[in-house]
Amino acid sequence: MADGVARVTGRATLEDVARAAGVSLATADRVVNRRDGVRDKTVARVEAAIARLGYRADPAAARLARNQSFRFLFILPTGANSFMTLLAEQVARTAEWLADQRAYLDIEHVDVFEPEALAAVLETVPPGYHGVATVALDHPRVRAAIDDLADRDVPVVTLVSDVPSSRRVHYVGIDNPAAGRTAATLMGRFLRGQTGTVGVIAGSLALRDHAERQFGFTQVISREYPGLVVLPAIEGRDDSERTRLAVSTMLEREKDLVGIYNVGAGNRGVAAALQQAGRRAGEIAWIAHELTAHSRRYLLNGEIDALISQNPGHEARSAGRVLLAYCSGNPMLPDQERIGIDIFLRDNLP
Amino acid sequence: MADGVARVTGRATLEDVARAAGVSLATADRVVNRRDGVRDKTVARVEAAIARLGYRADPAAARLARNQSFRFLFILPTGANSFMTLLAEQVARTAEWLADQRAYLDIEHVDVFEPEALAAVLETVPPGYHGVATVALDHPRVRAAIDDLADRDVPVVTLVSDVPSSRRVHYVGIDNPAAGRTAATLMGRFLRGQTGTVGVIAGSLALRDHAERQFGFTQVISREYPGLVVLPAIEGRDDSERTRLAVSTMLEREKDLVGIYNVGAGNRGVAAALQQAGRRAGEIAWIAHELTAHSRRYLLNGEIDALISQNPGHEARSAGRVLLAYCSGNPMLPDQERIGIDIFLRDNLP
DNA sequence: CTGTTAGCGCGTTCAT
DNA sequence: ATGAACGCGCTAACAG
Repeated sequence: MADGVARVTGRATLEDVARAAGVSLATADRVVNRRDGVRDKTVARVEAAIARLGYRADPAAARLARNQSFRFLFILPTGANSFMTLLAEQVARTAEWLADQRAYLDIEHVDVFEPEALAAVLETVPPGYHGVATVALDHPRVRAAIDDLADRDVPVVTLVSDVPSSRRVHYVGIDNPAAGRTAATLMGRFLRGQTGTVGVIAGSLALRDHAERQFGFTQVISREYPGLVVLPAIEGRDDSERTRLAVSTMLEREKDLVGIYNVGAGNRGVAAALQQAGRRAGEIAWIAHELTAHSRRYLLNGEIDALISQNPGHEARSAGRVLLAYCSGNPMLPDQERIGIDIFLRDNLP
Repeated sequence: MADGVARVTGRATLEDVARAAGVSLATADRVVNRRDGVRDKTVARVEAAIARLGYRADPAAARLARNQSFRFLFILPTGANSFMTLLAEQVARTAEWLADQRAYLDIEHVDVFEPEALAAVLETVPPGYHGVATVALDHPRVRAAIDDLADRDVPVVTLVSDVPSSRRVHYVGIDNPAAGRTAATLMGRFLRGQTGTVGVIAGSLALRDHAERQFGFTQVISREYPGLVVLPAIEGRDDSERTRLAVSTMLEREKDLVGIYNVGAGNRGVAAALQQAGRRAGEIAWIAHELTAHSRRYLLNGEIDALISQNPGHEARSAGRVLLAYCSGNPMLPDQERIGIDIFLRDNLP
């Protein structure tokens, strides 16, 4: 009959504590919120009462009384690919639950491939914002802008793409070298017993996440799958048409191509090039990133063999939670905020 | 300059709405909460004001004023394996955040392999509980007990293991046939070009989730990988020693065993049997379920090739959120509550 | 049908 | 150093 292994009462109110300690509400409140101006002896008495009653402040009441609100700025890429569109959608949803916590967010779009543009936006974040979340770019001016915000006590979280050397408060995104290694292990095992070359396509190797994925991928393939040779990465600018051209060229040149790893977007281009070259689904192992409407289709019909992915919903919510926690002085739970590297086969699609 | 694509104001209070509509607070409140006893014309006026001001009720204030709290019962397996221990830990953590929402939970342990014991607990859930979450068992008496709770308006969510035919409000867990298919695809691809038999070990085929995984696995292997033959499942009761014995026997009998899929717990037994038989890591493809301290080690040293997993932290929180949403009359967000089938290789371990 | 009013638990003046 | 009292936004009695 519910032996209360983990019974959490939480019933006691601050008033109960005050009464139990023989002090007033205000005094009890002072010690709960670690404000000074209370004699040590009194502090001890109140703390004893708190412990005895198992008091926990009611966060709803606290927020209400504080009557405080926050304003965050989310900086996302313009136009962009399917994944970024999904991210934007999820950020918009996050806005609703944030609003329930009295935190309001605005969204600003900038071109990801333009470090100067991003830096300019970061440099001119209007006063009044209590926090910024941004899909970043590893560039000196961007880094400096982030550090300036940190100086102004505006916490910055990087989203999806990090600037590790900056003073951002937190990075919400996957471990990209690990993602590349994951892709490599899948590729290596899917190609068991085959020898040949493997092509890598990136949006741009100037993008830190793309470069890191390529690095992790190459590292594992060359170390563990001697029969496979990774070709130098080609750049598709995350654009389907450019990607199609690049892949077509590669297919012509490399007669023993057995696998393709697309680190960035533009999967429609890869599919088009393969079809154009008369390659049947499954003939060349193809691993790509991010679950979108397109990649899902390619996965289901067997063109894509596996997808490495990150969950935009988790990421948007995590960014919101982290900023909110930071601004309210609450600790974040690292466990809950860790973004996993998802692997999707056609069988475990959501 | 933050062009407010998704600006959510949320600023307006009920009082603002009342004033704008020319009614009292109480009336405004009545229409906000869809209570009747208000003239249609008035309703319309208030709703117009709500829309115009973009009013959203402050949930913190509402909960405070309602001064309502809930009590939930979580029923988890006794003793049990590593995964269930992790689940229990995560449920305990969830208790803290639930307490902040004025929802308190008790934990009760029962033996999973005893439907009668589980049913007995479900049948005697004391009054005063507003909801129940249980790692269930597909058994007629359990099903009946769940339906009785539903009759008493006590929502039940099944956790990890479902009873689909019951009137549970929601199932928090993975799609087990799909998990089995996922394992099969990995197995089939990892064994590319090989022929032989594949052993399947289950805790008990009377457990719905184990049976479903085995079903999905066998289905895909036999349909798509003609070179592989799935052996009839053997039962290890989720116990390392029994599992070791069963696997040892299998290794002796099946000289052309190329893969092992362990649907349940007891991975230490599998490892012991393999070592005992002198099988080097990697010689036999081994796919298992759930990320625990043990399975993580086997994955890292190459004994286990891939892990199919579910996130106990997500599951515990999801069960809490769903129960809370149900009791407070709020809708749940299916998207956020969907539990994914995680695939772990050594490269993407958290 | 509609309005008034007294809290919910906590933070925050302003007195003492 | 400590206490009294008001208000945050909303709900729920109770009046009218």
